[in-house]
Amino acid sequence: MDPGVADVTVRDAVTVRDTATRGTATRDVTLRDVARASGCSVATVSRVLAGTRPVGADTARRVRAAAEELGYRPNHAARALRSRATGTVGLVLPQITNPFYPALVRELTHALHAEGRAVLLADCDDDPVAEAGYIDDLLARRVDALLVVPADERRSRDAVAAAAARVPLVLMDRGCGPGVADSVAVDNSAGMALVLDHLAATGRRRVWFVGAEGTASAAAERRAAYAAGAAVLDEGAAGRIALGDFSVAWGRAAVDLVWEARPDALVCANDLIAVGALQRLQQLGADVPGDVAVTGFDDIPMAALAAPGITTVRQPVPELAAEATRLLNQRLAGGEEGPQRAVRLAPELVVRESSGPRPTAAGDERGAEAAPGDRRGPAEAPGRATRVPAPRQVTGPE
Amino acid sequence: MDPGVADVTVRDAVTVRDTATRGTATRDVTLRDVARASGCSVATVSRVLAGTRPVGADTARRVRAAAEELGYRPNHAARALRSRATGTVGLVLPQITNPFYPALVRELTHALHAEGRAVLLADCDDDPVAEAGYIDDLLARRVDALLVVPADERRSRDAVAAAAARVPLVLMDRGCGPGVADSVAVDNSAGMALVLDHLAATGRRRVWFVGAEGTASAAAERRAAYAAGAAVLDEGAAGRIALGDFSVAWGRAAVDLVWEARPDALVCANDLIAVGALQRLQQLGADVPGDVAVTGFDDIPMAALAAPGITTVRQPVPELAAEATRLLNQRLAGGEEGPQRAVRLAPELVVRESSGPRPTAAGDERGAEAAPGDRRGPAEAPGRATRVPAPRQVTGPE
DNA sequence: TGCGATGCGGCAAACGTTATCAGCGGGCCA
DNA sequence: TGGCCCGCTGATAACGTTTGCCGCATCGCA
Repeated sequence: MDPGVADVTVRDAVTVRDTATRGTATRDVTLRDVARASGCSVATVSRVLAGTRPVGADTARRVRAAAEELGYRPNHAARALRSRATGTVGLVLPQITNPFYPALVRELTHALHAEGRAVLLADCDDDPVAEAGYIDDLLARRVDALLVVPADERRSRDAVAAAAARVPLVLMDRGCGPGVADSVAVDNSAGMALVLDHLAATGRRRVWFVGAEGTASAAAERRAAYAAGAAVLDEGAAGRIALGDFSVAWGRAAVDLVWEARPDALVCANDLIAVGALQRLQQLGADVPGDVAVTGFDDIPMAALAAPGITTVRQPVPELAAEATRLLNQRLAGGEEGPQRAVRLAPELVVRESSGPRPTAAGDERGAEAAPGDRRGPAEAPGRATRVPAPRQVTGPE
Repeated sequence: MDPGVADVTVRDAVTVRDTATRGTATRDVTLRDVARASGCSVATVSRVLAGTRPVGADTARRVRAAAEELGYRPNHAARALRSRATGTVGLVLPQITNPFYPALVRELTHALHAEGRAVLLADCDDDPVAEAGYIDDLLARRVDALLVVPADERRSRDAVAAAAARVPLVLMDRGCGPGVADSVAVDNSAGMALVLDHLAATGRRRVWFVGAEGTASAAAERRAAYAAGAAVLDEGAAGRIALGDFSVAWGRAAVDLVWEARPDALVCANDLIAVGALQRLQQLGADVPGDVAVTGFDDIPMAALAAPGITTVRQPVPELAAEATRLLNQRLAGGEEGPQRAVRLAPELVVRESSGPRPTAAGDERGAEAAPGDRRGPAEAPGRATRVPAPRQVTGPE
């Protein structure tokens, strides 16, 4: 029909920088090329490929065939310029090397890619100033939306609020002051309650909390939840609190502070603290869980890999990611006027050896099943873990 | 001078979706606005802001002032469309949850952001098919270049090669068959040699290698380097090899396979294997390092945090990132015709407790200095680590 | 058979930059 | 003093899409 089809890919061949490696680069095919090949107009091609408006059945077929044959790939830059949407989401993290975030990044990127978006990543190294810079850059790059785990409860606030005024923005994991933007996080109180219930049920009575100072949501909420729930165990528990930061080093140090009080359980505000505490306890010759139970929070990979495996509160990472993207999509779909929403998801208690039963003087009954042969299994701790979900999702308006 | 300045930001105010949260959004300022405000043409403004061509001193000043005052931010989409360069780099990873990669991502993003680029991240979940899809998408988004850690030595090859034909591409960490693209990785042989030298110097003689099967570069090169270097220790060492995969589970299982042979050192092909081996050894009541030394490879955070800390080969992550960006920039600057380059960087041995001296029946002499007080320190293992660099960087043409 | 509605397709104008080309002064040299 | 060159600036045409608007058949209905 149209004799000009065959030469489309060759015509106008532009030698970009001639020479070797990249070969003789031809212009990449545009809508115009597809239009010419399929014998209709650019507008029609655009419509059938983007599906924006119904178009005749066999015209559509011709277009699709031509596009396929020429290997047409839409130019996102042009599309972004014209339609004012890049199909891109910015993800701003405080520290990708914090062992909790890789799993979150994984789930977020998968969820977003599944709906055709791409993810621009920024790691701001726990520096709110750098964070503000990255946010600015991402906005200049015209991201459609932002996902932010703020570096600092207070000092991130201005930049985040300013960004939230320009694009849909969802805070994750950490708060950033009230009324700034939609947010998604784990229900820290429910998680702490799961831990305390478990310890109560297994007969622990002299419990200490090893937490972190500061006003960041994880630190403050877990601390408060412990204080509120521990009184049930015994009178003094609510007051037995040692505060440092969220590090392994502090976990080690804390043991030296509280060990002479002979606790029978250490409730740590996150897994890193628990790892440190466990190490120091073992150095001191304590039997975990015989003498003392240790629990963490977050369920980072290391918690499962420690020996004994650490009982911890697992954050529902896939659900957090799904909820965050859901919120984003809702805002992007025009729900910009709705009230801000703070979603809290229920965590799950993962019971491992570090809080096992006290009397059954744990000998070597476990680990035997980790025989050579099951090399392919996931890197789980040898002992079997029991999972206890919290009551279902709590979503509250601000 | 120009009385029309003040109304620039207000004129043409377009209510994007009117209503609440986002406020009444005004058009964002363009070159035209700056031009009008500074009383010159768009072309001139573009020139002074992009610095593409010299422009009169005070014109430049006027333009910059106007841009500043109006809060002009260049539109990357338009720029990308016109200049055929997006200022973005695609980063394709096999598994962000692999504990070695977060540090790499961190360094890469910092290095790239420092030169004004943004990073599009894709995690392909160890699936070469998904990987090909992500690469395709990134190319359609017109990334200027790609950084790829291929998921599979063989099955990633076609997609990577095809991509390398379209944009500058640097392979990292893992190979992808010969002649595909520039690559940057650690010198696995040198690393293994460091380990073997160290073990020889500390009197270990009955050494076993716990490695991984397969043809991937890390597995094959470390295996080969062990076989080549172990003969120096004693006659049989080169043959004492157990192969599984790169997991904690295999590390545990391997101990059960080799323990009855009473080795005095286990050389593990990476840190995850070493963690598993260490756990199982401790379960069996073995003294590490008294009875047996354990070494790893990579220096993931967990290696420092294990108790005892694991002696390992540290990959020079910042240097790997710097080298990769250097290679990219070189290609982007037009060096597309040069021969492919395979850069190998020298690693460093980090000696921790797991390979400590044998005789000094390690009691509790360490750990005491981890007194409460130094809560702020980095999450390092309590014992002091010694670092031994390998001879300097080896870069070889393909 | 005439007329409005409807469905499909084309034309052309944006989107905000960069790059090419030409104009227009002023200085320098003859 | 006239011609040339050069340094600076302004118009303007792209870059590849999307989209509003209009025309043209076709179809149903009276």
